[in-house]
This record gives sequence, C-alpha cells and structure tokens, in this order.
Amino acid sequence: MPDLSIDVVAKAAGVHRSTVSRAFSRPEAVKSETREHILRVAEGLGYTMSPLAQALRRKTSTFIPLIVPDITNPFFAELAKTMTQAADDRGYQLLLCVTNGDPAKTDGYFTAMQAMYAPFGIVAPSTKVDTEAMKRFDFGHKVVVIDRVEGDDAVPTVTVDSRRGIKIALEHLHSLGHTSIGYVSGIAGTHTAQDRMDAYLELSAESGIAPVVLDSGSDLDAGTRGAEHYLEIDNPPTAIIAANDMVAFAVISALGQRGVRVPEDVSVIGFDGLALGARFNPPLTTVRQPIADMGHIAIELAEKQNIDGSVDHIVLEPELLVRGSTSGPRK
Amino acid sequence: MPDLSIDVVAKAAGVHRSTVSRAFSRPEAVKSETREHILRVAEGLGYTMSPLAQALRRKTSTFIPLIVPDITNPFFAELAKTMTQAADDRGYQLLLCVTNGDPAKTDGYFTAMQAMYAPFGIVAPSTKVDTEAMKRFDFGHKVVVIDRVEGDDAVPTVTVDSRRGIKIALEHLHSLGHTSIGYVSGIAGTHTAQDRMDAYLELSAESGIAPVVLDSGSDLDAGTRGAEHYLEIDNPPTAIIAANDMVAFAVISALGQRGVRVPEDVSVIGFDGLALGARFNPPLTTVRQPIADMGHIAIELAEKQNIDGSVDHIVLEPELLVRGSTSGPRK
DNA sequence: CCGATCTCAGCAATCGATCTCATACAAGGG
DNA sequence: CCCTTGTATGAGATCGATTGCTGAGATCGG
Repeated sequence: MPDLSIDVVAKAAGVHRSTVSRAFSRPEAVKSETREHILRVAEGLGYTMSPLAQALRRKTSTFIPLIVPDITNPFFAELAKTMTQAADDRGYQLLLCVTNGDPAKTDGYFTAMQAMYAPFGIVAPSTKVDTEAMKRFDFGHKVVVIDRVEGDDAVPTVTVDSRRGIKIALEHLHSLGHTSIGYVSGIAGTHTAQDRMDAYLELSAESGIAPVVLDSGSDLDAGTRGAEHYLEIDNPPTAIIAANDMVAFAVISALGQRGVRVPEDVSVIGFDGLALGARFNPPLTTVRQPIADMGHIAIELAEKQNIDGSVDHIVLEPELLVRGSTSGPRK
Repeated sequence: MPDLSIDVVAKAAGVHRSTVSRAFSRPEAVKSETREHILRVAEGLGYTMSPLAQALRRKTSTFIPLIVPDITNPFFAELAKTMTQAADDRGYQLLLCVTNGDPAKTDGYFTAMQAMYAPFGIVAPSTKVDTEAMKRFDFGHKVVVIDRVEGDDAVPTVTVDSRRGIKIALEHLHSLGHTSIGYVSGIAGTHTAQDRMDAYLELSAESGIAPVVLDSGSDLDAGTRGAEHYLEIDNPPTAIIAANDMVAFAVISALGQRGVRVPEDVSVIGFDGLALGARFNPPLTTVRQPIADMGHIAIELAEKQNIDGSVDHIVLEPELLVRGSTSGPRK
C-alpha cells in the first residue's frame, strides 16, 4: 500500500495539501464544494490523518492518559471502561497506563504524556505518592485526580463522599438491627481509604458504639486477617463494613472457609458497587460509587480547566445497593 | 519550560543535533567521550526524545496495541497486566485498547495502529469477527492473536489446549467420584469457547457418559440460566464444569441464591485460573491458563515474525488448580 | 468601470527527530 | 610525502501534517 500522506490525497484531488488539511480540520475555511470533493477522494483512498504528525505540529493531541495502579482491580477496570467511552464521546483517545504501584512508572507516564502533547491526564491514585510525582512536573499539561488531594487545591478532583457512604452503610446495618459493627480496612495510602476509616471511627463514636477495627492493613490479605481476627474475638460484631468490595469478597471468602456464613452468621457490606458483586456468593450488599459519572466528570473538569483555568473539586453522592450479604443479626 | 527539543540539547552540548540523535539511538556511532557528555547534558536538562517525532521519522514505533473486548473481564485484565510488564521488559509501550465488543472500534484501533506505526499488535478476540476485521487491512503491521484462528494460518497465535484443559477438569471430577457432570458454556463466538464445549461433548462421549449442557448461551447470564436449568432437572449432575471462571462465579452465585451449596450439593470447576477465584466463596477450583506466559509468548511471536517472517502457533498446557469448590459427590 | 473588500487556495516555514551523504582529521602503508 | 582507509561529526532533506501570509478572482458600491 502506497503510504497515504496528505500530499497523495492532495494530488489525487488536484489541490494543495494545505487545502486538504483545512478540509479536515477547519471546514469553514474551504469552499464546501471543494471540501466535499476532497473528503470523497480521501474516503476513496482510505485516508486518515496521522495523529502523530498532527500532534507534532499542533503541539497538542487527543491522547489522554488514564493512570491507574492496577487494572486487575475491578474498580479501576470499571473506571477504565466508562472513561474509554466518555473519552471518545468527546473525541479523545484514552491511553490506559498501569503503574503496578511503581512510582517510577508514574513518572514515566507523566513524561510520556508531555511528550505526546496530551492536553491533560486523569490519575486514579493508589497512594499519596502519586500526587507528589505530579509536582515534579510543572504542568502545562493538567491533571485531574480521582481521589481527594491533600494540601493542593490547584488540581481538580472528583471523589465520592466517603463519610456519607459509611454513614449509609451504618444506617442500613442499624436499621437491620445490628448494634455491633466491625470494620476491615482497604488498600491504605489513598485519601479515600483514610477517609472511610476515619468516617467509620467518628460515626461510631457519635452513635456511642465502640468501633471494632478487624484489620487496618493495606493489602488484599486484609480480608483474610480480618476474618481471623473476627474468630478470635469473644463477642464478635454481627456485621462488618469492608472498606471496598474487593476486601468484602476476601472477608466473605475467608469467613466461609472457616465455617462462618454470610449473611446468616454475620452481615457484610462493601463499598464500591462493582458489577462483580452481583455475581458473588452471596451477592454483595454495598455502597455504590457512581463510577460512570466519575469518568465523565473527570473529563469535563479537565476540559473546563483547560479552557478557563478553573479548578473544581466535585464530590459525588454514593448510594446504597442492597443485595444478599446483609440481613438481620442472628439472635 | 522552554520546549526541550533535540536542538536545545545540541546547542547546550555544543554539538550538532545529529550527534545528539546518535548519542541516544546509535551509541557505537559516536565517540564515547562525546556521548557521555551529551547524555549528561541531556540528563541535566531533563530531556527525553519525542516518541512522536521519532515514530514519524523512523516509520516505526514502540507502541504496541493490545486489543481486548472488555477490560472489566478479569481474564483480559490479568492479560493486560502481564502484557504491560512483558512489553516494557522489551522496551515497548503497551497501549490498551478496549472495543467493548464493537467491531467498528476494532477497525478504528487497527487504522490507529497503522497511523502510529506500531510494529505489531496483539488481539485477544471476543468473537470471530475480529479476525475478519484484520483481513480488511493489509498488514505490513503484523498481529498476533490470543486464540485459535480458523482458516488463516498466516497469523501467529497463542492458545491454551482446550481439550487438555477440559480433560483435566473431567479427570479431577472423576477421581472425586463424580459420574454425572454438567457443562455451562461461556462467551460464545470465540474459538476457544467453541473448543472447550466441543471437548466436553467429545470427551463425555468417549467415556460413555451422557453430556448435560446446562446452558450454551453467550452472555454472562449463562450462569444464572444454567443454575435454573440445573434445578429443573430430575437427576441433576453432581458436578458442573463452567466454560470459564466468570461463568463459574455466576453459576455458584445463582445456585447459592436458590439454596444449592457448593461444593456440598454440587461441585463446580472453572476454567481460567483468575486470581479472583482464590477469594471467591468458596475458593474456586479451576483449570489454570498460564496467562503470564501467554503474554510473553505473544510478544516473542510478534517479534520473531517481524524478523524472519515466521508464523508460529503456540499451544500451552493448562494445569489443575484445586481449591474449594469441588469435593466428592453427596451420597 | 474602478478600487475596496472578501473568499478561497497556494506557498513555505515549522514541529522534533532520523539518516544519507559529505567533510575533517588522524593513522597507516608504500 | 602522498594516498588510502577509517572514524567522528556536521549539513540538509525528509517524515506528515499545520498555519500565517500572499495573491488571484469574485463581488459590490458608487
């Protein structure tokens, strides 16, 4: 196949390459008759503009990186999915970047994103470290973060109201009759994880209930340890809040292996609202984050900032999703 | 920040830009003394080469697209994870492309990959359609497929031996004492899904057992329907093979909601070996695919083809992963 | 009928690198 | 001492697009 450059099309259409360029990217600048002819010729040749050359010349592209720590984590996978959609709804191409928790890679992606002239990027951080990496780059390229960011109001963020989410979970459990409610922490390091934990502690205190933190670890084994801890307690709670759905899965699994049944013996509620939860055994009751909205909003925020320089911090409302992992306490 | 082009570095180092270029990409072509000086200067300036400009000029890049139908599916997520690693072990940058099952998007990614001068691409197809899309592009850009491909030996592939996997599952179940073993199909359309189903049917026939296909549907609800079907049968099988782990999850979940317990009432075995399975309730016994190997091999195959034009078809061995979802039949 | 205004398309420089070719200088052979 | 050979760097065209500037015609009012 002969390389399809703009010049080839220009020759075929009998015009200059600048005209072809304009036909594509500035339709009003070329007589509509000519334009249509060019477009037709291009179509016939199967021509598409080189995003590379375009980006190089324009010093701006439509590549927008989404930086996530671990695509294997369904939360990020769902985020990636909806963001892909949201991105190309607006004519962007999402580039999924997975750091696997390696800060060096985050750095790499940031410089790559500069080099690719990305107009902006989205970061879903696993740790607070990531946001520090951002500071090492003086960003003409803007970034929006899907999490809360401490001490740096200059970066737009979108989060779900952690406190509200925990409150919803607590209320649900209370209404079911639970009075002793434990907590298993999720991946540490993120602000949201911290916020959820804090909310649990505060809210418990407020309602005069002694908090029972079964595990505050940072890894996926928190669930297993939480379950073990649960068994060691003399008067174990009748319900458990897990910091996120993945932890909830792990808790239920570990509990199950030790003969504790959910929700018969103990209720478990998660936080995230993963689609996967519906197919868990039992289907997971959880606090749903509007993941799809978060994706769209993140992109809107980025665009808005690009245009008028405004920096917003959007906080979304979570909602309760009752499925099968919670019920009244065993009497 | 002043735009960091190769010329800036060249000036700063007091050499011509060609020398800088060579210092980076053809180290042996420049006096080591000069080279080190240039590298030092570049380092100090925080300079990195523009992958865009590089690709444009070289007509080849290190971007390699991985095209998957659905990143939300943990199989593809795990594949993506290991391939990211495998890719940049070899100096490539993996670009994750999600089609969401939309063939039009697949096309889009193919043309994008041409435009980006990707040296090759990896496709993990959801349907046979994808491979047809490939034919519409005459590929100077080569593709390797993670699946079997029908009637087109020209494209390298890597797969797991489906028949062997099903056989392993069957043998495991037999050894546990099961004689009536049902099957729930997975996502249809892929060759592997077809192969697994065929293998089940043939192998059952060979051992003189009547196959019981609980569902042969193509979507994620196959699990639910399979469970319903299971309940309607007079003499239901004592074990079920699910075409993949996700379906196994769904089956177990649906069964659980209907009061059927796994493995007490019925054993269930999956196919994939997802990490998630270890945290399911109960932990899923499954036939493990060496996903990480598949990723590495896919890239090797692509490179090999690029070099000597060879087209290989690698078939990997699956292995049994016994966890908690299988046990002897209830007597 | 003429100059002013407006459209529309061509020209050429440019983005940041690569690569072929040419040049400069050093070393080695006869 | 001159010519060959080789090594190390510089010059400049090029990849595929964009864009400010220029000029050719068309339109229009007086």
